[in-house]
Amino acid sequence: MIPAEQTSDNPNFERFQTICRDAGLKLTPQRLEIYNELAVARDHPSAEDIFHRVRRRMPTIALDTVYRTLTTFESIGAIARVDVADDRARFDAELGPHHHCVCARCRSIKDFQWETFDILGMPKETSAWGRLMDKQVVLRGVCRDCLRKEADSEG
Amino acid sequence: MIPAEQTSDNPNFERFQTICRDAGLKLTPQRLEIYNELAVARDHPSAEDIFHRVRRRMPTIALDTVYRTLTTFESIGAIARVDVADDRARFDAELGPHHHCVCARCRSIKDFQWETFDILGMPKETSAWGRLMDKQVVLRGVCRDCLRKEADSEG
DNA sequence: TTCCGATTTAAGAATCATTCTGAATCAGGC
DNA sequence: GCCTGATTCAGAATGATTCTTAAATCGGAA
Repeated sequence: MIPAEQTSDNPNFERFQTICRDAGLKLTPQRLEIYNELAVARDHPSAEDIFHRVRRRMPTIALDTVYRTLTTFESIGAIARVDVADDRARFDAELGPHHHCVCARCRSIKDFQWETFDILGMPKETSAWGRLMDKQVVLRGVCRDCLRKEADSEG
Repeated sequence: MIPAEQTSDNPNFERFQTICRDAGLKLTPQRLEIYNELAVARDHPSAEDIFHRVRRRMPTIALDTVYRTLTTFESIGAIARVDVADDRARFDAELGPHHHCVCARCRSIKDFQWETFDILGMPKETSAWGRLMDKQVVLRGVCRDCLRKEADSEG
């Protein structure tokens, strides 16, 4: 049973409730906090990032619970694991069409929209591959922060 | 010192030699075998995949050597680590523009070209992000093999 | 309100992809 | 051929992630 102060003023509660209900999962305060932290994150956090953030409002939560809950959410399609080469798993609550800028230095990931691309449809070059469900652009380079750091260490 | 039978008939030797020379790396038989197996691979293999393939011609090679060498090659820009959510690191010797179809089931990755996309340039939506160097499309879905397996297990 | 399967926690252990360490060997410049 | 720093190998270590156990608590249907 989730206490009222966790749900009032929480724009993500409705979606969380629908997701769990549809999947036959119980609504627990831990699940809500984890879902919420991921939903408000702009930075595609790792499990440990989420753990540290959730712990501020829920100091007794276990790291194992975070990992286990993220895996459960992923398996029901509520969140996505981000396709990026990083030592740690990264997660994303945004499931709609969007794209990523990935920094080669710090592995930070920034979302962006690109309508010019979205209207292209699927390439005919891949028509024999299997069942395509979604397409995303990944831009790679070095983010402004890392560029600034590199300039600073050379200046 | 690389024996002649490793270099004759090897179309990838020239590129391998250039890469190592330019980076000030010694040419070793192990490095050549690892480079070559990755260069001929169509499937974006993991370190362990490469290890098993190299071991057929070089039974004494160590798994650590494969990992270390792949990391070295990556750090000099000779190969790329593939951005995909997989428990193991995946690698790619193809550095030119190309795109990936990723299977949600088996994590297999298939290359394809898409000229319609390549000519788009970079999106103006990301112009403030930092220094962009390259762009790739990732298509996600279920590959033909997995679709066939799923149909078989239901039929 | 009761009941029962689901979930969490704590604590510790296990797994496994990957990296480290130290001794031996090697590539290549001179 | 000599020499020296680079590289490899064998074995050990690391750390993100998952498992185990057992007890306690909880969500939610009836």
